[in-house]
Amino acid sequence: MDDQSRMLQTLAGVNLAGHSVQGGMALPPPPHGHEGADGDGRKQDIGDILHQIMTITDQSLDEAQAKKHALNCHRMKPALFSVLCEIKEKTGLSIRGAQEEDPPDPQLMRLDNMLLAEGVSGPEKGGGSAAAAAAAAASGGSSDNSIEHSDYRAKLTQIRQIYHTELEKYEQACNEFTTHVMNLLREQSRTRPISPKEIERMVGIIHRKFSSIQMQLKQSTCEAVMILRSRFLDARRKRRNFSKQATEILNEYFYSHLSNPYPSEEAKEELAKKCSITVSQVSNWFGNKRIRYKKNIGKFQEEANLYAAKTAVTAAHAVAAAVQNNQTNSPTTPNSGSSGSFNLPNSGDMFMNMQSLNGDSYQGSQVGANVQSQVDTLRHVINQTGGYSDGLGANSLYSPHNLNANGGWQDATTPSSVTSPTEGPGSVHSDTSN
DNA sequence: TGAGATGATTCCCT
DNA sequence: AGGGAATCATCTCA
Repeated sequence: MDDQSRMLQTLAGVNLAGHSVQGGMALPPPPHGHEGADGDGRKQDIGDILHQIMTITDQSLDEAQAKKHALNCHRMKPALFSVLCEIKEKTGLSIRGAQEEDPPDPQLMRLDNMLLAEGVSGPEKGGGSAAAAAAAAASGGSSDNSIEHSDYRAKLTQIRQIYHTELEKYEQACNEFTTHVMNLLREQSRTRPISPKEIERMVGIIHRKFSSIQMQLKQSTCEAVMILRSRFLDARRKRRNFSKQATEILNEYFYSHLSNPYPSEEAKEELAKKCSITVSQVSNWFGNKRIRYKKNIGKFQEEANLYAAKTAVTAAHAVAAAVQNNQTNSPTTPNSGSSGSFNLPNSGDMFMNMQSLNGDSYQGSQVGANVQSQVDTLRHVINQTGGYSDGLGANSLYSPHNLNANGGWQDATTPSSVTSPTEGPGSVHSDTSN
């Protein structure tokens, strides 16, 4: 206290007596050469005031209050406060001043951007996010996946809610505390040299402190979203084998379109619907199947035969039904008698070729065309092998004749496919390429 | 438990 | 953009 009072007295003496104080000084500078007694008197006056200020805490409350009031009303008070504020500004606060103009924190910006992108901050995006959408697309529309998806959305919404609640709390607390401190400082500015600038600076400090807390909140929110997201995206890799039925449907299509196992978008959609999987899963499946078939045709031969037989059986039923139908409805059938000697290597290819000729889509014409082609196939199979256990016959059905010399499949629109229905008996494609 | 099967992903090419 | 090829990760089964 003594030191402080001495310092203040010295400072006050220098500034006030030395006329170096700028702005708001009520005291006119004394004329040159007349500093002597008058100047000393003023110094003494100010010294007294400062002394009174410094010793005010040693006095009783009433006494202090009275003294405070007296000081507040003192004619020198505004000038003195102004000087003290300026001194304060020039000394202690200059250090803080350097930190004032903080550039926007890049980490905070990153966090903000991420939270915005994830749909945690910013406008509500229906609880979803880019991750959810991407994962939803990747994982397909099966019930399990939609459960996972909704689970993800629910968790993200939860995170979002917590984040906003906490953020609101922080903002409220920040505002309350700022107001409190401002009031306090304003109040104290009556008795302490506190300039509005200093109050402003204090508010800035408070805001920075709170924003650092906010940053922690943002960081932990980001972490939570990342964990959620990684868990969800990891789930994409978790694969489940397709159902036996789905695999059969896909295989049937594959082997019945062996010359061109490239289902159109429509066909993919249809297959996806039938198999309860996504179109992209159908694409994946065909991609994998083509490559694996090509890599090891021998291995798939048995499977091909199996599906040939299966297709034939299916066709047999269809034929039976069709024949029954034709007998009752129409005495003549366009194709019933024309293909007795038809040697079809691949019933589905037949269908495909018809499809190509007709330009029909898979959905629209497949059933009808397939039944028709199966009639011929079945006849051929039965005529040639007398049963399905005959390996030779089966092989003739699904010989890997459709791979060209480059190891690629022939184009569906190439003449070889188109002309195959008109090929004569024994037109089983050669397998020279393999 | 290991090998093979299989769905998914990634990179590259056309 | 779609497909081929390589590869990864997981599932299935003996």
